[in-house]
Amino acid sequence: MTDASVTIAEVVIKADPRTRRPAEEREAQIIDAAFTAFAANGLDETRLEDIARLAGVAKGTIYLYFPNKEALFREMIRRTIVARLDALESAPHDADALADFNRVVRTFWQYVNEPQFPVLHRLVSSVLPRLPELQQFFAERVSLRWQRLLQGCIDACVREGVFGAEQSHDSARMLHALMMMHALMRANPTICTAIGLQDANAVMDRVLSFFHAALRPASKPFV
Amino acid sequence: MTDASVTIAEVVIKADPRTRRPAEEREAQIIDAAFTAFAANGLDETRLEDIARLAGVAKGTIYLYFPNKEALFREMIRRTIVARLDALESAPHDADALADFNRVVRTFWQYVNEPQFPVLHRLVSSVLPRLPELQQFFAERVSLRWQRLLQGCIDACVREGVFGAEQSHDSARMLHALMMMHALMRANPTICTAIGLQDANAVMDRVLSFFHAALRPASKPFV
DNA sequence: TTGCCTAATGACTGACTGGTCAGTATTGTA
DNA sequence: TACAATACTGACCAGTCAGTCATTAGGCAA
Repeated sequence: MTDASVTIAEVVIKADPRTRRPAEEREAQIIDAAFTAFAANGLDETRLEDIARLAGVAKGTIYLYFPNKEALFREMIRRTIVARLDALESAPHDADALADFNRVVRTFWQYVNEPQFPVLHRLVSSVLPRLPELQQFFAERVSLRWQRLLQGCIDACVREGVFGAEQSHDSARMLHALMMMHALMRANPTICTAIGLQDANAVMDRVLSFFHAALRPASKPFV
Repeated sequence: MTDASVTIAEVVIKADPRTRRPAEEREAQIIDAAFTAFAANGLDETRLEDIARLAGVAKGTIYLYFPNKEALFREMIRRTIVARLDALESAPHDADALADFNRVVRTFWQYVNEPQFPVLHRLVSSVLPRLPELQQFFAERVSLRWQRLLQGCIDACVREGVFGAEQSHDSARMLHALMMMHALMRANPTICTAIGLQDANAVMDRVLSFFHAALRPASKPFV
C-alpha cells in the first residue's frame, strides 16, 4: 500500500515533555491530539507515534492513560461528542412554542455545523461493524436525542395551531434528516457544490422554509 | 489490537483453482470477493488473503489483475456502483409529469435500498481523506446525477401545476436528502428504531407524503 | 505425445507498528 | 540533602501483512 496518509497540520505541544502535568491535563492533550490525527487519517491509518508526537509525549505515555489504541479512539469520540453537547445545553426553554422550536432547531444546526461534527460522523460510521457500542452511543446521545427534542417542540406548535397536524408524526425525523444531510453537504462541498459554498444561515433558512411549507396548516396558504 | 474482525459468510468459489479462466471472469470473481470482504471489514482491516480465499484464487493471482490493494478497492467501488446504476436505467420516460416523477423517485428509492448501497456509502465516506477522486466519482455518478434527474421531473410537475412553485428550487435536494437518510436509517436500525423495522414501501410513502405536503400548491389544501 | 507458453501459486521477505518494560528524571517529603 | 514514589521515556520485540518471484502445472499447437 502506498503512503497516502494525509499530512496533518503539526501543532506539536511545546511544553517540556519531562515536566509532570496533572493527569487530566495530559489526558486532554492526548485526546486532542488523537482527534486531530484520527480526523486526518482514520482509525487504522493513524500511528500511535503520530498521536504521541502531536501531544508532545512519548508513545509509552499514552498507555499510562488508555489501555490500547481502540480504547483511546472510543474515548476520544465519546468525550468530543459530550463536550459539544454540553456546550450547547445551557439555553433556557421558551414559553412560546414557535420560539422554543426555533431555539432547538438553531442549537441543533449549530451542533451539526461545528467542524467536529462531520469528522465524528465519518469516523463513527467507518468503524460501525467493529464498534457497535459506539454506534449505540451515537444513536442515543445524538440522533434519537435530538429527534425527541425536536418532536416535543413540534407537538407543542401543533397544539398551538402554528403547525398543521397532518404531517407532524414524522416531522421530527424529516427535519432531523434534512438538517443533518445539509450540514454534511456543507462540510463536503464535492458532494453538493450548490450547498457547499453557501453560508450556514442561508442554508438553514432554506431548510426551514421547506419544513414550514410541509407543516403549514391546510387552511393557511403558504406565504 | 484485539482481533475484532467481523467473520464473513464464507462462500468460497469452488472451481478448481488451477483451471484457467477467461481474464474477465477471474476479475469479476475477485471484485465480488473484494466487495464481500471490504463490506465486512473495511479497507484496512481486510486482508488480501481473505479476498483471495473468497475468490478461490491465490493471493498472487490478485496482483495479475490489480496493481495493489487500493486500486482493487477503487475498482470494486466503481464497478459496483456502475453495475447498480445500469441495472436501473432501462425504464422509459413517461409523458405525464407526475407519473414520471414517481418513476424516478421509485427508481432512486430502489437504488438506495439495495443492500449494496449503505455498504458502498460507508466504505466511500470512510476513505474520503485518502481517496478524494473516489468522492468525486461518487458525487458525480450518484448524488448530483440523481438530484438533477429529480429536479427535472419536479420542474415539469410545477409547470403542469401539480406542485406549487414556492419551494421547487430546493426541492430536489430536499427529497434526495430525505430518501438517502431514510434508506441509511433503514439499513442501520440502531440509529433509528422506528424506521429500521419498517417496510421499505411504507417508509417511502411517509417521505413522499411529507414531500407532497411541502410542495402542495398554496391554493389546494393538503388531503 | 512433446514441449512451449504463461496463468496461477504460495512460501517468503522486509517494512511497519501496537504494545511492553527496564531505566530515567522529576517531584514531594522528611 | 537524601530518599521514595511515580510520571515519563523510547528502544525493543513479536506479530502482521502487502507485495514478490521462483516454481508448478494447465492449455494448446505441432
